[in-house]
Amino acid sequence: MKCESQKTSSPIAEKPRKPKFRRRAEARPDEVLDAALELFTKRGFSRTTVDQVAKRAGLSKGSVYLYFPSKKALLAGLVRRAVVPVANMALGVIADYRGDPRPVIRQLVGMLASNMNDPKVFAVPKLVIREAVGAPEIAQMYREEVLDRALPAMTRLIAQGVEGGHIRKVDPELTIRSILGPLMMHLVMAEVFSIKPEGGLALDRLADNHLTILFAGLEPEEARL
Amino acid sequence: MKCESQKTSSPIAEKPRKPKFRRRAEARPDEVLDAALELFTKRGFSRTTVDQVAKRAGLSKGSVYLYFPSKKALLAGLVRRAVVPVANMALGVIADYRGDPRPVIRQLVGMLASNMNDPKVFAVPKLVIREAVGAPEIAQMYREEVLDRALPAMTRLIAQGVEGGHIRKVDPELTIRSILGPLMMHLVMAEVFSIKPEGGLALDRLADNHLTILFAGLEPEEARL
DNA sequence: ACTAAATAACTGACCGGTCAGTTACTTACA
DNA sequence: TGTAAGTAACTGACCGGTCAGTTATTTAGT
Repeated sequence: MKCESQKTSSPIAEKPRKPKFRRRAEARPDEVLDAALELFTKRGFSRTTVDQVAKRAGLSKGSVYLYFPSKKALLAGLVRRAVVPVANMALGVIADYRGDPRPVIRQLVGMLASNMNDPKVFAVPKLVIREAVGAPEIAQMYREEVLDRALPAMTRLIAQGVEGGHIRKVDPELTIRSILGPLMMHLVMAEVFSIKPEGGLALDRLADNHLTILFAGLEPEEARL
Repeated sequence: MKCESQKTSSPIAEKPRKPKFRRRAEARPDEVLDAALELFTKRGFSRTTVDQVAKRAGLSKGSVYLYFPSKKALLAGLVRRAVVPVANMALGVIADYRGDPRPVIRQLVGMLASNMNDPKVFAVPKLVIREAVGAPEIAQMYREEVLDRALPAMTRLIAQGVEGGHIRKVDPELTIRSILGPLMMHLVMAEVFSIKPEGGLALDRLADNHLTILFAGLEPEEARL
């Protein structure tokens, strides 16, 4: 690995008083990643050539290898760049909340749903799922940096809700699938099969419908006891 | 397209009185597809060579082209072979059922969950999702032959349940995501990221947990009125 | 002997990665 | 201010390898 993207340039001089002579790079890795994201998303990883990425980023193939040691490193860089904010978002919302988890879940689902409208944001997870077989190390990175942080937090949130008697006695780990699965399926249907509800993506309606069922389903069953 | 696979060979003689043993064709297309399924599943479409498929099926690359006009035709043949039974299964269960949809949903989810244990069955949908970008015509075939038949039937099932007052007033089309999404997410997490609940895939526990929440969530809200 | 089945060798295009060379900028010095 | 020296940034032709698809030939069943 050589660089991967690091925005550490300030116009003001630093301490070593030998700024040498920076040329006009620095923004380049990010530009390359932008181009790669666009092409990988549109045509898939293996059907995109490094040359195409270079052209789109406005430089030559050789220069791409100045910044990234391999084609796969492009994918890795892409994931890494998108990964931190997403994971942090989820964790920030959940934090160490205590009480009825439903407001937090509503917020989380709402955030995800609204993000799904922005292709830039969700292109990376889609890419990861699609290319995980050919590049297992990418899947693992994604897992380590996103899932292994976000899922335990969600599990805790739900478990805590169950213990506090705020929601039905469900399996916290499995219930995560019930919370996020419908969103994922919606995404897959729309992206892979172009199956959308009548009026566009309708993500707000989806979130509404889903949360209505989910929250009613999570209602504790005290009436039965 | 030349053949695509057709299992019309029975050990008992047919009408043309030719029980002799054909050199060794007839079963070949299916053997090739079996090999292709295995390799495509394990290594992805583009990273699998036709030669590898041929070797695994016990013949030469040239022979593969005797049965299939192109590499993509292998994928198409795979989809077509798996598609009819799946779609029929779903439609058979739903039929033109009237009444509370929940028993039917339970049966459907149960069938899907139990099928997910068999890699042979779910390898094809997984493949389709993964390769849909590089081979849109495959995705479309899958859509036309499976989804466009199964989804409307499910929509009808739910709509009918709403009208009959058996379940809450939900959006039938969107509720499909709430029914099947958790299963899909479970599959993706397990297959792509190797994230499984403690004790294996736990598909029955997943189905249980999911249906508990779902059915409670679908309960009509007469108490509120 | 005839023919369908099967093959192995071949071809041509493609692509990831390399590297010798060029360009454009910075600095040093007059 | 001008210019020579120095170098990071960049280029694009090229190499080695791979692979989908073709074809000339061999093999085996009748």
